[in-house]
Amino acid sequence: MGRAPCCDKANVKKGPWSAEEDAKLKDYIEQHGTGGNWIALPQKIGMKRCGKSCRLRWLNYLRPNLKHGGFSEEEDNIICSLYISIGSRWSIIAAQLPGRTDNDIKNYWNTRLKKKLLGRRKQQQQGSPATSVEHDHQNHHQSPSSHGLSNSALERLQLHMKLQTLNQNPLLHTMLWPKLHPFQEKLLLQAMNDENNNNQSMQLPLLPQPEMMESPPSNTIIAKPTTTNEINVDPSPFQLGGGDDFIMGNLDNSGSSLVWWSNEFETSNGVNYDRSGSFSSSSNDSSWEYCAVRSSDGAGLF
DNA sequence: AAGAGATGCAACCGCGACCAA
DNA sequence: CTTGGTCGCGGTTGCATCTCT
Repeated sequence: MGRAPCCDKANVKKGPWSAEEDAKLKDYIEQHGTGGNWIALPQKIGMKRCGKSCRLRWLNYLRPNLKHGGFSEEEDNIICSLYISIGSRWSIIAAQLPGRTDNDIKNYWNTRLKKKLLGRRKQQQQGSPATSVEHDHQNHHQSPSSHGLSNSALERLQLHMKLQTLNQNPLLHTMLWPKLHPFQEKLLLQAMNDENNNNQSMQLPLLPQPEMMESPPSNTIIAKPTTTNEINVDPSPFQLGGGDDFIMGNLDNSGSSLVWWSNEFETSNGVNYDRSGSFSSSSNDSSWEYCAVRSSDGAGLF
């Protein structure tokens, strides 16, 4: 079974776009817009392309004011911070970087930025199976981590630890890197230890028990998710559970940054419990605060 | 110089969300 | 409420180019 294809695959051209196709699509959209229907668009202009392919080409390449390559350090910082906090929500990360596309950022992260920030441990890992961060880009093909933490979660935790140690690094000094929750730190150390211990399966708690988590301090900020990219700090308590996404963070002593709360677990039955947190960042020319929410089904943000 | 492996990036695929009928 | 069509996203793949031996 499965869903009906969005187009007649047999009569649709695939692969790289020619200059003629680019010009045709660009001209049409600039003159008429997309018409609100990408699927019908290629037929209107007589192109043998799938509507989705047209949309992708327009969004990632032909759209005006797009930047390609040449990511600045500030952009690196933003990408890294957002990735740590919300994971691979590339469209949201892209929304913070004018002129950048989600695809561009995703590629940049996977191919360069991750390595730049984490470095590589190729030599150290010779002879033992690699996990998570280093592994999945030494090959193109990814495999699930052997222990309970998903690659994404472990990667983000590793980044956290790494970046905290880099706080004095001039390259990164403009960022206020969020702090790890003690529970996260414990998990990460366990995971890393596990990695060193010849990849034995790590036993993680099935669920974060309430007593394992420190109670949120009185200065906890709870924000309700609103629409995408909209930040709304709501002073009233937010219902936890009931399927709603939630967010928690608390100001540090100086009040200049938010302590990041994030717990992502994968239980033995494969259910993910993921709570990403919030942080703030300030740099010379901008100051912004950011809150993120993530639920096990990946729904809902900000 | 040449072959193999690594890398970077554009594009594709499939799925869930959303919305109108 | 259900159904069907489209959109948008994130993961993955294919291939050209680069780097290493």
